[in-house]
Amino acid sequence: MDKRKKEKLAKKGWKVGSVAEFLDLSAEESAYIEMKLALSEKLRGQRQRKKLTQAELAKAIESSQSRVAKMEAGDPTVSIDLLMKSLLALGVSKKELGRTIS
Amino acid sequence: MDKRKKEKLAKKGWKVGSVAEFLDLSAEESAYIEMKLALSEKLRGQRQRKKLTQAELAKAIESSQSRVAKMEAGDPTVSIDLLMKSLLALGVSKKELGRTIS
DNA sequence: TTACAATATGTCAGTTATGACATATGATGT
DNA sequence: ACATCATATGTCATAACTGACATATTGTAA
Repeated sequence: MDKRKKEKLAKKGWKVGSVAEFLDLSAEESAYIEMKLALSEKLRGQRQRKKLTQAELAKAIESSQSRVAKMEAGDPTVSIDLLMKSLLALGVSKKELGRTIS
Repeated sequence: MDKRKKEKLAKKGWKVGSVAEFLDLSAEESAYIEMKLALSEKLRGQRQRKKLTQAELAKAIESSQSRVAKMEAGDPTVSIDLLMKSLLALGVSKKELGRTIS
């Protein structure tokens, strides 16, 4: 099972326990994915808090609606860099980002 | 002045005050670069703590000595993703990563 | 000095992430 | 039902990142 597929599956709930349970993810892989998911959720939360649509946020950060959707979905093609930059653009502080990934 | 150049300059000390002072970086750009630098320094610290050479670390994370050097130098071609993955591989926890970027 | 190990810097071909677009699905009202 | 807005998903050309390599610089010991 390749990495892409794994991550794609991983982020879809299957809420029975944690992600790493039956997909054979290493501790580091799990931690990485968990951080990405935490940032995804934070992004959605902050966007909704500000009552922005995905399209509006996309414009603000010079991206596209589809990429915002992918960010919020935890899509494996989205980098932590992009998530962080987007959150910073939404006014989230470094400190809060630190708390988010922890 | 393009972004690449800026970041490249930025990370070289010029220790007079903070980075953003005379380079016209926005608050978000500054925060982003500060996070990257913090991760760079953490990486070097952790590597040295374990008494590994850059070449040894490179092997462990399936990268190359030159890329490790660039990571530690805060080179703009290095992603936060790679820094985070490397630090996780060195045994740094999510919590510690959170503290590092804050 | 010389020699050697470690680190830094430059380049480049291959890979991955990105924005943009089209289209599909969902949600909410009329 | 239909129309409209928001979100999701798939694809693709371009841009950005990556490992590898060569080479340069720095450090340190003989």
